[in-house]
Amino acid sequence: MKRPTIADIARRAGVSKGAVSYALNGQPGVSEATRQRIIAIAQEIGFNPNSAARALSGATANAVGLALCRPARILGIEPFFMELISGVEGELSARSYALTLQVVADPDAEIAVYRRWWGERRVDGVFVCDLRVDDRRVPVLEELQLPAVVIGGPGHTGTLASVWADDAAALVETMEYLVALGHRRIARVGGLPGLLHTEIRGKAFVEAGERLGLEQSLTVPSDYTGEEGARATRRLLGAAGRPTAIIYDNDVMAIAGLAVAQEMGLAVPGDLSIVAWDDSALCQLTHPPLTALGRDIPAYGAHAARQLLAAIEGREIGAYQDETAHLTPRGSTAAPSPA
Amino acid sequence: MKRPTIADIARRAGVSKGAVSYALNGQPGVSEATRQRIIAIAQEIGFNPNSAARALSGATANAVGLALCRPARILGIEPFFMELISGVEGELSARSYALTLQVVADPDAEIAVYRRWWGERRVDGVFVCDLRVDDRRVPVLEELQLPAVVIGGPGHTGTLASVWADDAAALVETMEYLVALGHRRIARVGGLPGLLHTEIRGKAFVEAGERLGLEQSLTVPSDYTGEEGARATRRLLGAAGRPTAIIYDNDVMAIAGLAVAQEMGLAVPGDLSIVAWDDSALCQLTHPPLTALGRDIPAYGAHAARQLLAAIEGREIGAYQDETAHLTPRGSTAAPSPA
DNA sequence: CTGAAAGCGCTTACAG
DNA sequence: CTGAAAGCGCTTACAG
Repeated sequence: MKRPTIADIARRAGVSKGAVSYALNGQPGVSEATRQRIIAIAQEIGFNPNSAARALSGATANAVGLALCRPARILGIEPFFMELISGVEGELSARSYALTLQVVADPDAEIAVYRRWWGERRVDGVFVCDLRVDDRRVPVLEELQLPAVVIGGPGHTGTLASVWADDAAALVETMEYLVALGHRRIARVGGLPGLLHTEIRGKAFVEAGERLGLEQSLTVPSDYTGEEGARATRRLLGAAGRPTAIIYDNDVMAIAGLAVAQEMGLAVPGDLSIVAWDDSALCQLTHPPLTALGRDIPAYGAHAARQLLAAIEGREIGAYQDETAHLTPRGSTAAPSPA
Repeated sequence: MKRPTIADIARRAGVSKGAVSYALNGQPGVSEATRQRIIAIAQEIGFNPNSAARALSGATANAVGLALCRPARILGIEPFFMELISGVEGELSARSYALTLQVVADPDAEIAVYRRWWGERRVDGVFVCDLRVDDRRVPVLEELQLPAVVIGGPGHTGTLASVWADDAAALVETMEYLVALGHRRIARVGGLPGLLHTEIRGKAFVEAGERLGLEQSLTVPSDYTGEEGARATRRLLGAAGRPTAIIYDNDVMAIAGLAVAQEMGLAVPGDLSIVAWDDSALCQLTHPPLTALGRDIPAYGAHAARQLLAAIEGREIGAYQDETAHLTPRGSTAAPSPA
């Protein structure tokens, strides 16, 4: 099957190729009557502009990139990324932008991908996930002048645009809730050290612990996997003066922690309260269902996409603060049973 | 920052642009010495070929497409797709192929995306997921002559290439295992009706049930979500002569079923054995951990990618049978307790 | 083995 | 308001 081109349309309409281009792109330079005639012909023959030709002349690829630096196992089990992608997609496809996805092995590979995409002119901009403190990707993207939106913050984003949420506030709200229930020994199973939001949450946890006068407020670092979440939980529950509540940095670790508690014969929430960060559907599948800190991740992705499209158009943009995660109490939290 | 082009390399090497192209693409037409000199210069100045220019002349986009027709919530919670994508990516990035992802609302939108991608020449080929009986996408892709690999089967793929696994055999193995444990009333919570693999599993379930002389072998249709999985489980467990074992068409529904059983005061595996299809890490996070039918999904994706690249190169390909899922017994299955 | 040139399908100044 | 033409950065026959 031969693909129709603007030359075909021009021939049938009896105009020049330039006129077809103007008509189809809503540019001035053709009469309204001609425009309508051309649009009708384009529709009739099922014309779609060749994206390569368009990119080559217009200098815009009509595609944006997302490089994910997580192993397959973690990517699969983390609902976050797919939900983010869904939200991103909604905005992009409304503007006929394509999303180019690449899974990379490490930060160096990710930077290499950005350089290649830039060199190939394959994408007009990129999303940057898993922001780190002093992230090496930021200066590279600034140097390349490749439009980018950092998903994370606040701060550490250089001159790049960003979307972020106030994790510190969400964590403090959660701790106050647990304290109000009567908890005095609260632990936290943290995400990957080095990620900015892990550091922000860790700092907020320590500060709020002091302010609230907790007897204990210990963080055990982890890596978002169920195995590590289970291991961290065993370590916390095996020690003397074990916590009566644990806050997990994602839902997968919280679910693993719940299984460990049940395995050890501890009642949830009687002996141990559990709070999950990221309130995916998983949290409602357990028994008891998990109290969780959630927010609308597809909407977060949609905001990120809007920021990126604005950046590509050269509009001045900065940091967009998304909604703060809110706590949904479910069956996994309650007052601690008297010791 | 100005992107280097082959013209820059040609100037510095003192050769024509054509020679640079030949040298970089491993084509004959330049001496080995010249080739090495050109490659060295390209490396030095960080050259990457403009993908649009390449696509426009070479007629290959160096990208393949994947359209996903599932709502955000299900996409997020289903580890299958991200694992598949990870595997696909491994093959693609080794060949410098990009993956273009699009989330679509329904089959019509998906078909429209294929037509648009084809017209735009944006992708060289596509993956087709969630194959249906008499799938309308198949004839469209055949008509467009857009290289495609169907992920699913066997059969119903027209002249398109495919990768598939023998779900019927896996299901029969599972039923024989449950029967050997002493189960005589086995139920199944199925996936979306209309999907080919749902139909294949349903048919195998009925046939094996008869052959094994089960007292009961009932399938309740569902939609892969936890909510529906829970509802189906309640329905099955609330009826007289309730099953002693349930096989779920995915792990999310199995986890929801486990919670329902616990909620109803049934012991798992004492009162009810549970088997999950899709052995993601989720299955090991529950208490008890779930017996599951698993296979290497990233490898499945890698095979699909190899098939698609072969199809794009015009090589004759057919249906590739991947490994059959194998059963991993865990704590959720045992002999039924005497009634 | 090498160079000059046409062409892929668009967009966009530039003349009329 | 419209047409003819250059140009984006490659690839690939076609001459030498």
